[in-house]
Amino acid sequence: MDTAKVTIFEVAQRAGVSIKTVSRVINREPNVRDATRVRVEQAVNELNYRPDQSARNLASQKSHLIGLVYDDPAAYELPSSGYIIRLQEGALRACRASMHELLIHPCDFRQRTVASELRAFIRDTRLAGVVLAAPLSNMQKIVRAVQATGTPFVRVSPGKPVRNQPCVLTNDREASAQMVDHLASLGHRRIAFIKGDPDHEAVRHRFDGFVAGMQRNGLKVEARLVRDGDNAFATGAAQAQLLLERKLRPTAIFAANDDMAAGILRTAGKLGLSVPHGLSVAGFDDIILARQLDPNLTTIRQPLARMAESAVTMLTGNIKGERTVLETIPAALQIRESTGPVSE
Amino acid sequence: MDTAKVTIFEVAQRAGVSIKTVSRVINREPNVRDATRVRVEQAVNELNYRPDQSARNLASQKSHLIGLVYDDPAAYELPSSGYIIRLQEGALRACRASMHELLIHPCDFRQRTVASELRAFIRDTRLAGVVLAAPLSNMQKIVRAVQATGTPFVRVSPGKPVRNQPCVLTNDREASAQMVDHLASLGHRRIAFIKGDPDHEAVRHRFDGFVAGMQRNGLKVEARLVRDGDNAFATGAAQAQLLLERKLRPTAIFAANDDMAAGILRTAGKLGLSVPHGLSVAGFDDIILARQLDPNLTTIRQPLARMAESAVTMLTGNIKGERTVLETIPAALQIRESTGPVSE
DNA sequence: TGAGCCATTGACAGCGCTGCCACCGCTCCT
DNA sequence: AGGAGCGGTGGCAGCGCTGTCAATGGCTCA
Repeated sequence: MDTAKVTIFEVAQRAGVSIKTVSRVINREPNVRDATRVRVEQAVNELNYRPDQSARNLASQKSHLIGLVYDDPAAYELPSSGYIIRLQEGALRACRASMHELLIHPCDFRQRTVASELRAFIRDTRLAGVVLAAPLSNMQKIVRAVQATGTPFVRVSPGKPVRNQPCVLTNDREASAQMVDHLASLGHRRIAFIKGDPDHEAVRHRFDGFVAGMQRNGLKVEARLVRDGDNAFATGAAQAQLLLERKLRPTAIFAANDDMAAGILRTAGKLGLSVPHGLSVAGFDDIILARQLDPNLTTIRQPLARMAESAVTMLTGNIKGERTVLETIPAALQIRESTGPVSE
Repeated sequence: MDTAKVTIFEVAQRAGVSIKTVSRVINREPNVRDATRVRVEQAVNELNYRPDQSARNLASQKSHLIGLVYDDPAAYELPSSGYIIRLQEGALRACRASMHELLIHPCDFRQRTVASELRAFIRDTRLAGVVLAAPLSNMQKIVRAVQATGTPFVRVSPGKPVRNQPCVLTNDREASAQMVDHLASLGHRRIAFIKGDPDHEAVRHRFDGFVAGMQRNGLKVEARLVRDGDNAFATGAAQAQLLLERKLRPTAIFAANDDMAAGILRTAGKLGLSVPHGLSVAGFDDIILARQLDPNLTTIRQPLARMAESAVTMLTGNIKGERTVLETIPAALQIRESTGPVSE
């Protein structure tokens, strides 16, 4: 259809105004008479004009790019693809709304050079903002690296929010406690817990929530029924094995994430234990897999997409002057098939 | 550390050359004396100079951005996150190698406006190249839209390669036939097949491969044992139900993708059929889930990451003048637990 | 020795936009 | 009446780079 690139100059000519005025209309700046605005908009449409991003980036010294920085699963074979996809989904949604583009940037925090590599990435691309996803969002060296660039950033699920540092959270702790309520209401008393990746602060809150839930239900946390984990499927399977070999088995196991819960299911299957009749299993995250497992996994839906969306919105909003510094988006219990009444 | 932005001008001064020469060194252009090059490089390092992408984009009329365009799973709840993550992984790897950035762009082809929306995206961002993933890569309206922008693009897994249109493929057909070989070698004769999404050309080849495999193993394809599908978990479950309700059950079911195979496993579980003793199940794709299912799924590993990597490399390579037009990356059989000898 | 070539380098004009400031014509004061 | 203030607009100098072309100097070849 249109071959030659139409520039702001042609639009200005056609609308009979200066290029500066066209620029004002494009950027929704105030102080343009309605009639003028309309005329310019019409010219824009007729010529099918699209501003050249490179040019505005150069002139305004900022890009329309948002960076989504997350821990790189490919680097160490942790298959948390669902987590990432949902983050991306939300971030993309917000980007579309604010006319930004999303640059994804997985990075391996185990590497020596992450910090400088990250800084280089942000500098080179002149990002308009950075969304820092957990667990990177609570690692000092990463946060500092981002901070050093001076680029606005929002942390998603940081362990502890820092004053005046924008972030979006979910109520991991309370949601975990609610899961215990649910289990307790089904009659469970010997409830085991498999902890998550210790690097991931928010995941630690899940354990705190578990403890709180046990307490408020008058149950005691048995040290032997609390196991370390690292968020991996295999670990869930292995710890479940140990837990279920005990003479006095737990009647329910609550894992700090779904991948490990899936591992528990796997072990239960191998041991011939039916779920939920012989054992109740609960997870956290509500990854896609949760509904594909047999039985469907009772879990807690972390609103990842909405969190990422909020993060990007805060970024693009903050840039325009508004200032939301902290936002909490609640997680919701998803009761499905893997939990049921005790039957001993 | 460094506050003020250092520009090509400072580098030139320090190296005692003109900015043009610095530009030459940065862009690895020929005709720069070694001694000069070294001097410039030294200045670059000392000043920690990084060229401003916006400026070079504007001046050179192209960006350093690669777009990865794929079907949007969020738009219609198809949880093929593993597929996308692996594409991204490969694309990112190649981008890093060639100093490009990756812009992800899921799009919903069901929408009326996809084509124009896609064109707008490519124009606005002035992409250096586009990677078009299946199933979008074999939809006329999408391909044409991309083509219309004049931006270089590579199709991943297009149904049929088109002359002079760069693409990267895998041998779906032969790999499927090999799966039949495997099944036949285990003694299976009544093998059912659940077809994939008909929009996805490459997935159709899997069926062709199934037929070819049956023939070369002297088995006949029973029409009633060939079912339509759409790549979704639920469909796999439903079709398996129908298949397994028959008086003369198939002893093996081969699904055109892993999600459906997972559905089959689910149904088998519900029916109390043990896999692989009562039924062998095979999938295609080797998504992450494949190793988390119980039993582990026998499947075919599509080299998605390598395909995407190749695609980006072709793009960045082509731009520099080389010209690979078609590349085939082989898929590999992954024999695991869900297939076993017949036992009737 | 002179013409012709090539490798190497620099000068300079943009690329298409935004930021800053000047300017114009009003209205609203005092 | 004269000035201040303000909504609305345009002029123009860059933003930091690359493309084009010209200039330089050394070399080859007849």
